[in-house]
This record gives sequence, structure tokens and C-alpha cells, in this order.
Amino acid sequence: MKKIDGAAPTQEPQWLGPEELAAWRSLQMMQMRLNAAFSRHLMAISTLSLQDYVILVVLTEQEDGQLRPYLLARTVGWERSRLSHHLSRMQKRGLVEKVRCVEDGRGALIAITKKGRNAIEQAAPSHVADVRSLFIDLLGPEEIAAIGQVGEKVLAHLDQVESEMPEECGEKPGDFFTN
Amino acid sequence: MKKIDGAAPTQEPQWLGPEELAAWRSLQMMQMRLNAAFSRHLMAISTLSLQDYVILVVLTEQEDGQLRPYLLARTVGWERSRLSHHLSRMQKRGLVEKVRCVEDGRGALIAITKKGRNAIEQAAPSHVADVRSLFIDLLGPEEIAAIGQVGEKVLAHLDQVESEMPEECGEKPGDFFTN
DNA sequence: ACAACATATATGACATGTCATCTTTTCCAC
DNA sequence: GTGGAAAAGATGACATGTCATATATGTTGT
Repeated sequence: MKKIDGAAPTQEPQWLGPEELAAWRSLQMMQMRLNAAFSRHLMAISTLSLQDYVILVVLTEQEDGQLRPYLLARTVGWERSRLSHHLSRMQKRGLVEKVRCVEDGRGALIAITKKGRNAIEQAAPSHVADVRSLFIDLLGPEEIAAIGQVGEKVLAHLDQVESEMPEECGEKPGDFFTN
Repeated sequence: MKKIDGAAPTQEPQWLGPEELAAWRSLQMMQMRLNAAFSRHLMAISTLSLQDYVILVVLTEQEDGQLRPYLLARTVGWERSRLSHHLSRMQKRGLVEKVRCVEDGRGALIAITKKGRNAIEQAAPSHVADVRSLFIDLLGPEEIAAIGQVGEKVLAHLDQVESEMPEECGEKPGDFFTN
């Protein structure tokens, strides 16, 4: 089925304007380089990768230091299988442990270990200082607020769009986070 | 050498405030989910991954469709070896080709092929429409400008910090991009 | 001309992420 | 209760990214 260029004006692809393009690209580049910097820094000062750190942060934010993998996945925005693989590796390193879940026979509970807690508690101050010095402290409160608003707005829209997505339209979620 | 807590107030780690944390996290989550969405979409409508797309975009922006790998790496913000591996794969698929560089016997030139050009020209309109509908069109011009400014500011600071970094301080660049 | 060093790129081993698929258990309509 | 269908999680094959290192060529100072 071809599109016919009739009375309706042909939908010329709506390229990005220069400011739009520049903003989008510098945002992408910023994220990339910030994550690279955090990642390097974290590896330099601890035994944790940025990914490990993200997982551990979420776990420490639960009062019991435990969380179901599917919730953890949702929170950090990772794919199920990515998380599963990563948790296995973290378990091997003794950073987390898998506990059988009582209420749901299928599931597990991921619990942060003493060792995991030590690791993140030792790494956190320096990492946070990094986030401050490379990002937060460079911005004014209005800029921070603006960033937050943009993030929320875009995320809300994504939630909406993705929930409306007809099954098997070839586009399912599957994301990632990283602190 | 230990730090001594004397008259100088102990540097309590300067945690992020709630708005700061929320802004930072939603930005990260946004990037992650946007990239995931773009990636899925691109794969669905073309034979290109988001990474392929990024490389090809940069090449098409050169008038001769060619660029030295080290410059390409700088432009997209990837590590040298990541780029090298990825270009090899793209070459195998016929999207780019490596040309011997005349001025510099060490180097190469990466040139986009007909096939590569076709692929990206076919994919671009739909991808750009995606970037619009999931990001740009949700924001007002002030928000776009703010984003751009934040990006530039942070990147400028990163450039500075990373250039000042003493050799072998264990933290070298090594980043990534992704359109 | 040449040593000593820097730069451009490639490569192999390994870490990490993705996709499709399997198992187990739960949920629900009948 | 029972037969699916859906959810939670694990897993193996494969794609991609990282790190350390190798190779070749350029550059510089003498």
C-alpha cells in the first residue's frame, strides 16, 4: 500500500531543528560521559561496578534489605534476564544472596549481604561526591527542577505509549538504568 | 595518612537532596528508556541497531562520507576498541568499508557504502519521528534550551576535569554515545 | 639518520547484555 | 477442582563492550 501525495501535503520528514538536535545530542553525550566517569571512579575506589552499585542502592533502600527480582527489575529499569544474570554474578561475589520466597513459590528474594552492605557503604560517599561535583553542583536549583520535570514528563509519556502498545507489535520495553 | 578531624568540621558526606536525587534519577531513567525505545524501533523498521545508526549518521554528515576512526570515536564518544570492533562488524555486513589512508600510513578511513547509505536513509525519517514524538515534541523551546545548556555546561566541565587528570590516576575517559 | 617516544588501529580474552525459550507456580474462569 | 493462560525466574546461545596488549607508522630531538 503506497502513500499517495494528493491534496494532503506530503509528510516531509520533520527533521530536528539545530537547537533541538544540539540539545538532544549534548544530553546524550553528557549521560554517556557521566556514566563513564562514574563507572571508572567507582571501579577505582571500590570493588563495585556502577551496575552493582545501582542494585545495591535499591536494596539498601528497602528496610529489610530485600526485594523480589521482578520489582528490582522494574525499579532499576532492567530487563528480567539481564538482572537475573547480573544477580547471579553478584551472588557469586557474595554481594547479595537469593532467599526462597515464602508467599510466592515461583519467586525469590534478593537480599543484600553484610559484604554487599560494607562495599556500598564504603563506596557511597565518594560516589555521591562525584555525582555532585560532576553534575549537581554545576547546576542551579531551577536547572535541576527543569531536568526533573523533563524527566518526569518524558517518562510519563513513555509509560502511556508503552502500555497502549498492541501485543507483538515488535516493540516491547526492555531498558536499563545505572544509578 | 589519616584525615584528622580537628577544628575543621568533619566533611559529612554531602548526600543529594530529594529534588536533586529525583531529578538525577529520572534523567537517567529517561535516557535508558528512550534509548531502549529507539533501539527497538530501529531494529523493527530497519536492519540497523541504534549503534549502527549513530555511526552512519556521523559518516553521512561528512561531505565525502568518510572519516578517520579516531575522529569518529571522538565524535560519538566511544572507546577506540569498541569502535574498532563495531566497525569490523559493520564492514562484514557491508554498511561501511575501510579505505587505506594516504596521508597517514597508520590510519584508515571509514567510508559509508551505498548499502549503508540506503539503510540509513530509509530508517532516518521514522527514527527522527520517534525522537520527536517521544522527546522533542513533549518539551517547550525553553525546556529544550535548558537541556542544551545543562548538557554543554556539564560537558565543558568534564572536558576540563579530564584534561587535568594526572597520568595513570586510574581514571581515563572511555565513554559512549548512542545518537 | 636514529633512538625514544607518541599515535592510530587491531586483536584476543573476558565481562556484560539480549533474545528466545524452558520450568515452575500462581491465577482465573468454568 | 481443573485446564489453560499468565507470571517469576533461570538458562544457553549469541551480540556487544572492555581491558590489556600488539603492530605499524609517525614525530622529535640530537
